[in-house]
Amino acid sequence: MSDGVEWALHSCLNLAWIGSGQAVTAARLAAYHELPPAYLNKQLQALARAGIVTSVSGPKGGFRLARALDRITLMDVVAAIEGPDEAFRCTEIRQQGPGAAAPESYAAECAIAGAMSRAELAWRRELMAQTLDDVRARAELQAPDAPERLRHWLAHL
Amino acid sequence: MSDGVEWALHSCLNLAWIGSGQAVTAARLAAYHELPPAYLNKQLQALARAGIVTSVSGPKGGFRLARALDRITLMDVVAAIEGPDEAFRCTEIRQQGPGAAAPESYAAECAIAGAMSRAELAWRRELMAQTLDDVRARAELQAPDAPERLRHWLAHL
DNA sequence: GCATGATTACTCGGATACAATATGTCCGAGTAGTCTCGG
DNA sequence: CCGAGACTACTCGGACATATTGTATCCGAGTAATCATGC
Repeated sequence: MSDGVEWALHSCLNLAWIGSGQAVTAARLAAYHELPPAYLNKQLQALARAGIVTSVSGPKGGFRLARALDRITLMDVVAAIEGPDEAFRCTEIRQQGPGAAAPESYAAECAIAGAMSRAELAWRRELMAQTLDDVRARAELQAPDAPERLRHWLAHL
Repeated sequence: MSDGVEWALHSCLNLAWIGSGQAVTAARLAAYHELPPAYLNKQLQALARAGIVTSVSGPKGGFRLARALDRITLMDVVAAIEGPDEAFRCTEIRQQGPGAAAPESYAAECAIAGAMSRAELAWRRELMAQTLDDVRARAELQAPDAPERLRHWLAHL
């Protein structure tokens, strides 16, 4: 899985802690964790296309959350960065070569693809069950001063 | 996810249908589904390293299953091909740059990494719950003549 | 005829190229603030 | 002093390089069957 997923998740939490009052530039978000600014910008664009954040150009521009954290699931972010298609893709090799049978035999889904899909469904279900607000709550339990530190750094830049 | 996983799963089922009496070469297994022979060989090597199949060199050599299908889980095969490490890897960017706090603050696992691990655990649990024998049973329900076709092709090569 | 040893054909195994995707960078389009200038 | 218009600085957005990983191939090490040979 791409590193961009991790960056996007942290950035969403940071945007929430900063507050939706002001837009934050990709450069600021990147600097806070020493990430490549232009590349993080690219990932944020993907979040914008998915409707998770909104972007505004020009001075005082940047990104802000499009909706509250409890309305954003982990699945939303992963799908925005990684793309919508499943990790395991069945290429129907059972229909290739001497192993192939009559076409009407393949109406049912390949048993192997079905088994893999079942596992991937469990993964997606778990990702959908957790919102970014759940993650935020746990993060603030571990580091209660994280939001304040972020706002302080941003103000005294 | 690598295509090798699909190839390996199909090849394991094929090996079971052929029977463990004889070893089958990578070239035969590949030809049955029109796969690149040398590359499938590479994947089978990975299965051999993981102890899922055993390999024998020389004439009349090839691969055979190391144990019964009901003792091989989907997780075993996926781990053998894809490697043991998780898809989402936390690079601890929370500890980098101005966002970093005192090192003792990071005793607990990153909340984001924890959430992603929970989902991946659900995926792995589902993969471990399904054995290749379960998949074989479903496959034979769909195509009862698959084993016979395979053996026939192999005999009349 | 049978045992023995060299030969040979065949297979896995890993080292080696090639391609696709992920990672990282750069410059242009567009926008909001700012400055200048005239009334 | 105040308003309008041009200008400038700043940001996103996507097009363009680079690195890493997955894909595919090839040749050598090792092995078991085969065949020749001598007893």
